[in-house]
Amino acid sequence: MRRCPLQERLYHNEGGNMPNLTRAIEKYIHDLLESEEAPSVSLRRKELAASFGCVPSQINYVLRSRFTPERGFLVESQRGGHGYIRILRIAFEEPEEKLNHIEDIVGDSISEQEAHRLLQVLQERGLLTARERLLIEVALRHSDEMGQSDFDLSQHKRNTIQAELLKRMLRGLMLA
Amino acid sequence: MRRCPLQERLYHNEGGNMPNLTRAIEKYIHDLLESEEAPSVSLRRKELAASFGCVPSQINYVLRSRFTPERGFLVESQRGGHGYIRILRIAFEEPEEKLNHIEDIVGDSISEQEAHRLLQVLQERGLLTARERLLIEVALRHSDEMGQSDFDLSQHKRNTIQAELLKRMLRGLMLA
DNA sequence: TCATGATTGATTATCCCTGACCATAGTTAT
DNA sequence: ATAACTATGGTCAGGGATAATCAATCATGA
Repeated sequence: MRRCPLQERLYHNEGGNMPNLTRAIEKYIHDLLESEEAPSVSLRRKELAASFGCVPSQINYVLRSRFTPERGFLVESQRGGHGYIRILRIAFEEPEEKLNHIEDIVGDSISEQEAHRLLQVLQERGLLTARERLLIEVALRHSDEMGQSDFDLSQHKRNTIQAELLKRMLRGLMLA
Repeated sequence: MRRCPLQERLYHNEGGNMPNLTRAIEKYIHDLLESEEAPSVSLRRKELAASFGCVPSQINYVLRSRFTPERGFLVESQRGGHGYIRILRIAFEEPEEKLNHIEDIVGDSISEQEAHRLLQVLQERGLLTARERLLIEVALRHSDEMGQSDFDLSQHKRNTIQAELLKRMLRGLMLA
C-alpha cells in the first residue's frame, strides 16, 4: 500500500487525472523532453524519486517499462558521485533508419500481444493513424485465424507468418 | 443458470427489453461511446462486471465478440494495479447501403485484378487514403503468396480467402 | 433437436511499487 | 599510490492488484 501522498506528489499531479505513479513520472519526463529543444534530458534519480515521494528504484521501473528502444528512447547513466541518468529520444534522419529499427523490433516472430503493443506505440508516435492501425489488426487477426482454424499451424509458425505480414505492411507505410 | 439478477443488473436493464446480458453490456458501452465526445472510453473490468452482477471474464467475452476491429473498434488494456480497459471507436456510422454494396461487389471470391480495381475506385471516391489502400494491397498479396507457396492452394481457394480478408478490412473501415 | 452463443470460475499472466542488497565513480586520508 | 569513505545508480524478488485465458456447462434459437 502506498504510504504517503506527499506534497511533492500532489505537485506533480496537479490538475491531472493521474491515478498512477508510473504514468505521472512518465509524463513528467516526457514533458521535460518536449520543453527542451535538445533531444535529451539529464536527471538525478534520487531527486526525482524524492520529488514524487517514492523509492528511487521506482524510477528504474519507469525507465525500463516506458523509455525503451521500441518506444524510441535510449537511456544512459552513471553511478557514483556526480551520477546521472540521461534519456535520449532516438532521431531518424532517413526513413530507412526508422524502417530498420522497426524491422529489428518485429523480428522473425511476434505474438499478437507484442504486435498489439507495437501498433499502439506507433500510433501514439504519430507514425500510424487509427484507421491504419485498425487495418493492420484486422489483417493480423485474419492471418492468425486462418493459420489456426484452416491450417492447424503451431503458435510459433503463426507468429512467424504474422511477423512477416506486419513487417511488409509497416515497410509499405514507412516508405510511402 | 444465471444466479442473481441483482439490483445493479436491473438498473442497467431499466425500461429495456434486454433478455441478454451480453447485449446489455454491449449497449451500455455503446451508449458510453455515444455520450462522450471523445471517441474512446475507459473502464475498470471488475467494476463494470460488478455493476452488471456478473463475472469479470464476461466483459472479455463481450469485447471479443462485439468490439472487434472488423466492427470498427480497437481495445487496449492493462493488467495489474491501476489496470484498465479502453475501447476506441475508429469508424463511424455509415449508410448501410454503401457497405452492402461493397460486400456484394467483393462477393465470395475475388481476383487480384478485381480487388485492385475496386480499391482504386474507393480511393478515387475518397473512402480510402493512398496509405490505407497500400496496406490492403500488401495484406492481400501476402495472403495470396502464402496460399500459393506455402500451402499450394488452388487459385479459387486463394481468391475466396482473399475476398474474406478484403471484406473484413473494408468492413472495419466503413462500418461502426 | 442441435448447433451456436452465453456464462461461469479456476488458473495464469502482467503490472505496479517497495525495500534490501549490490555495483561503481569520485574523494580523501595515509 | 592505494585504501577507505561517500555518494550515487542498478538489480532482484516479493506482495498486492488487476486483467486474460480456457475449459466446462448452460441457454437459446433456427
